Amino acid sequence: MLNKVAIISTSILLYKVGGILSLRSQLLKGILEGCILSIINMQPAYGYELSVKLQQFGLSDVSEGSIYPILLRLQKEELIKGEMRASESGPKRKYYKLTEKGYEALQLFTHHWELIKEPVDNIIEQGGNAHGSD
Amino acid sequence: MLNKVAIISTSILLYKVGGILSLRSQLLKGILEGCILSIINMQPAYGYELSVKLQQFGLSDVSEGSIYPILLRLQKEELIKGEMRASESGPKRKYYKLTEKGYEALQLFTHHWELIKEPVDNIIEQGGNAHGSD
DNA sequence: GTAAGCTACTTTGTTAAACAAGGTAGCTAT
DNA sequence: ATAGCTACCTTGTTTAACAAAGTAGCTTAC
Repeated sequence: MLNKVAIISTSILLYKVGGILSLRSQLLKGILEGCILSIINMQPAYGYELSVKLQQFGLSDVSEGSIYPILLRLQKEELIKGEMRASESGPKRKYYKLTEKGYEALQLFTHHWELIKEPVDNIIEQGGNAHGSD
Repeated sequence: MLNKVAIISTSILLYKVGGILSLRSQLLKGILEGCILSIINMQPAYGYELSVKLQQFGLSDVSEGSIYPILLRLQKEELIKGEMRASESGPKRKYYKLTEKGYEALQLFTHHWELIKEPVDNIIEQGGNAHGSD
C-alpha cells in the first residue's frame, strides 16, 4: 500500500506526505549535516542513537534514510571516523567520532548558520507583523 | 567559458564555485521562499528589488536565478499576485503582493522556522564547545 | 527451538530548491 | 547608434532529505 497521499502541489503550503510535513524537509537541507556533526562532537555516537537524540532535541521524525547517508558522506569526506563496537544487547554498533577536519567543518557550519539565521530572523521580524492583526 | 572551478567534493567543507560559497546554498533551501514572502508582506516588491533587499538584510549574493523561479512558483500557488507597473526610469516592473493564502503561508513558514531554529541552536550550543578550546 | 519483535545498518530512486549561465528587451546617456 | 543599466525569464546541474525496502544480529515468548 502506497503511503503517498494527495500531494496537492510542490510549494510551501503543503503538507502531509506519509504523515510528515514536507516543508520541513526543505528547511532542513544542509542543516542536519551540521547537527549531526555537533551531536557527535558531544560524544561519539552511532546512527540509530542519532535518530533518537535528534528527536529529543526537537527535530522529530528524522528518518534513518536521512541519517545513514549523511554518515556515509561525512565519513567519505573524512569529517568523521567510524568504529564498530559490540553492544551489550543487540547488534554491533558503528560509533562515529569527529576528525580534526570534522571539527573544523563544525565550526564552519556554526558560523554559516549564524550568517543565515540573523538575516532571516530580521526579515521575519519586520515582515511578520506588517499585515497586522492576524 | 565555463565558470566551474575545481569542485573538490560535495560536502560541508566546500566552497568556491563561481565565487560563491555553496554550503550556503544548501542551508538556504526552503528559507528563501519564506523570506521573500515576508519582504513582500512589508510592502509590494518586484524581483530585482528583492535581490537588493535580501542583500541589505545580509543574505548576500542571492542570484536572480534563485529569485525569479521562486516568484513564479509562488504565483502559481497563488500565494502572491503580480501586477505590471511602469517605472519612472527603466523598464516596467512586476510588483508582487501577498494574497490571503500567501499570508497564511508566511505564518506557517514563520512557525516552522522557529521549530527548526530552536533545536538547531540547542544542538549547536551543547555540541559546539564540547571539544573545548578555540 | 522457532517465531516475533527490536536494534542497527545499508541502498535505491524520487523530489525539489538554489544556482550559474545565458538570454530578451526597455530605457538612458553619450 | 551604442554602451550600460534595469528588469525579467528560462534551462540544466547539483545536491540533500526522504520513503521504502532490504539485511542481519540479538532477545523474548511460547
